[in-house]
Amino acid sequence: MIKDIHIGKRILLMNIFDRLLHHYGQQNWWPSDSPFEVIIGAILTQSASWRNVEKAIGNLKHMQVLDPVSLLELPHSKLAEIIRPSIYFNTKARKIKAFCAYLREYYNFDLNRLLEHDLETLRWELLSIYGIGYETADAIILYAAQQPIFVIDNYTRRIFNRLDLAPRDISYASLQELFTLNLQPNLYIFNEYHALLDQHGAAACKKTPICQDCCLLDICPTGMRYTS
DNA sequence: GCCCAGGGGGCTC
DNA sequence: GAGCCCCATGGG
Repeated sequence: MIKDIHIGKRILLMNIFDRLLHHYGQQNWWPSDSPFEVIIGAILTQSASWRNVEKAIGNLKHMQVLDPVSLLELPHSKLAEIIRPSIYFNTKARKIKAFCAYLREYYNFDLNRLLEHDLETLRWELLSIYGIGYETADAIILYAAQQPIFVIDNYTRRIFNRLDLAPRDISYASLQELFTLNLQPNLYIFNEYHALLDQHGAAACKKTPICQDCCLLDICPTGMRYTS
């Protein structure tokens, strides 16, 4: 269906968005109590299931250390133990400390001053911090700073490849351009679109253990037509 | 037992 | 800049 209609990419992208929204409903991301929690969650969720991240964040809250000052004061081994459920805990403990150290050095722990930067400056700064790559930086910009940037993840790449709208090995920047060149920057749309793609990717994956087969037409709950 | 989650760094070529 | 490997929990 999607592939047969010769319409503008903007309409195509909005068609996909509407189908996902209609099927899954509003996602209201990012689940958190504060922008700082969004950032810690964004680091912890790198290649980890959100269920496990929730446990790690729950541990941080229980220990009353979910703030940059406390996290910096914690010994590495202690922090790693607290976030253990989120996998790669030693690496992520180092990443969390790197972010908090950056906040202390350049902003005297004032997160708002960092997040208030214009989008390009903020992205450049975030990418300079150890442990923050394109996806994590963009998730922080969108969900913590509330600035409209489109977040790409592996689900997005996989779904748009199955829709025959992007090659399987498309770069982060190229796939991001598909959205940013064809959609007006809109906080609500960008927020929900990424969350819905994630929801769809996760839901599809639960239907079959083999992700390569998860988005075929006959099992796609949204009615989107896939090409392979 | 096997697969894979809301990735990124470091290294090699 | 592409292609690897490493990190290393827990649920289905």
